[in-house]
Amino acid sequence: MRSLPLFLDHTDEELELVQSLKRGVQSLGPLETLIHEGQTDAPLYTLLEGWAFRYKTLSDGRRQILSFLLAGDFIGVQQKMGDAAAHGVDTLTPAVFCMFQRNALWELHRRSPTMGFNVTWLTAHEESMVDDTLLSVGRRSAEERIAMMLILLFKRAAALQADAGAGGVPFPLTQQHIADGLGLSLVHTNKTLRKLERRGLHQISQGRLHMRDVKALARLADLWGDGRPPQRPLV
Amino acid sequence: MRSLPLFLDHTDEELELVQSLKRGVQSLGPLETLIHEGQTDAPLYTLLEGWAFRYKTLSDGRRQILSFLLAGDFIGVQQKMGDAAAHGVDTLTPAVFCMFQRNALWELHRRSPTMGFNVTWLTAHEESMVDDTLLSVGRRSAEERIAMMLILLFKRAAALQADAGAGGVPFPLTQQHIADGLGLSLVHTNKTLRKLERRGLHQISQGRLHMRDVKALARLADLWGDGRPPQRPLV
DNA sequence: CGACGTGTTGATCTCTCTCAATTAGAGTGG
DNA sequence: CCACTCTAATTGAGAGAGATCAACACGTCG
Repeated sequence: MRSLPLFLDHTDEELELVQSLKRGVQSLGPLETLIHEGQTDAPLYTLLEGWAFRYKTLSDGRRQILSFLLAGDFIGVQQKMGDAAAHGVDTLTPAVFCMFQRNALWELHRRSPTMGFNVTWLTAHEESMVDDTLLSVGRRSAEERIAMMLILLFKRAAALQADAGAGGVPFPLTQQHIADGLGLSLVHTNKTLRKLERRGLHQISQGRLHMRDVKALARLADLWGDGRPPQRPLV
Repeated sequence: MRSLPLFLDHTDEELELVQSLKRGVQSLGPLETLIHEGQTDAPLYTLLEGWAFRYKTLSDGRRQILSFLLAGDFIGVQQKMGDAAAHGVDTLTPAVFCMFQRNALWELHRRSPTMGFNVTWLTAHEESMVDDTLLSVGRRSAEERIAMMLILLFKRAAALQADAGAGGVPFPLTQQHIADGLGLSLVHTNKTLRKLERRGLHQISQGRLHMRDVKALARLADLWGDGRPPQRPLV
């Protein structure tokens, strides 16, 4: 049941602790909402299965997707106890969430520093993903942003499936989701996506993403593998 | 010495624990860099005094400021132990940092779950600030972004000074910093800033920010105090 | 006094948005 | 099996917010 990062490498005792804090499981269909923006008292969750995303909206409806959630991700650490949720969470696919009681976070820290540590690390990691998106949205062109997102989502999705190879990975986002995740308009997202596809960089069909030329995409995105980051401008 | 959020409300024992993990103090002048982008093995810090900011850059020099750091903020939780820093940190003003050994985070969790919990909470809070910026950069117009940033930075700066009232708050950012924090060009930032200033919404002079019409700025930013978030679009 | 960094402003330029239509599939009901 | 509907994907055209290019003003500093 637990091959999820958060629960990896833990003693039976620790797993039991988690079990004891668990308050239930919640299953949702695709395109449903788990947490409403501004909802108060939202519990803590872990995504066990499926895809979802966190988002914020402005009063006139403009929406920004903050991050996509895949199995193993944590949800709701942000909101201070008893505070309003700072963001909404919707599903993309049918999804299963593990629900925890409100004070689970504290109990976890108190009773297992190891897992507590893991949670802060996981939270920090979540932030660094938002950092990446912010760099894209703030400074990359539409083409670059899309290349970046494709690479990142592909990596995450591929890491979750045993059969990592041909056939691509599941890709349940609509173009509207991509647009909202990258701060682009739907139309421009479509045009840019088509352009990259026609250039043979990738392909999306039947809910699956195929990478045709990762190198080219990475170059486009100004993404430097795991090596050293960029040199300073030569100017 | 410690009125900082992280160290607030803790027992002497806990403060002593922190002291024992402390590895020294580092003072920097304005516009210096504490952590280089991609630097490995960067320690953990806490900002004791002054202003700084986290940023990422692309290989051609485009820079995105991820967040501004004020006294009390944590630095470096993101990078996995032994990993390269995911972002750089530069100072804006002279600044004093408290440096911790690499494993301090773990020790803190192990020896004081309370403080461990606080750290995860602080980290989560940091993320929610990045979330806010992402919403701005992705979906707000230039005017709206600037209004938003002014309000947010004003609040944070005001919270740190006893004399919260007239005279405004310190504001050590150049327009280039504002631009890089909002994903705008320097020129457009300047023009927008002037427009708002001429409209009497705020004023920046001699390194200080004065809010002339917070209501109008908040309306512009589509910021809903602490009340309920936006209604869905009326369509 | 010249060099620099920061702030201003005007004049283009262009990427991306908005508006409009059309196509393609999936699901429904007759 | 076929109209009918709805959502997602596409494409073209025109509009515009914001980027880029160029100058210039000001204050600080060696």
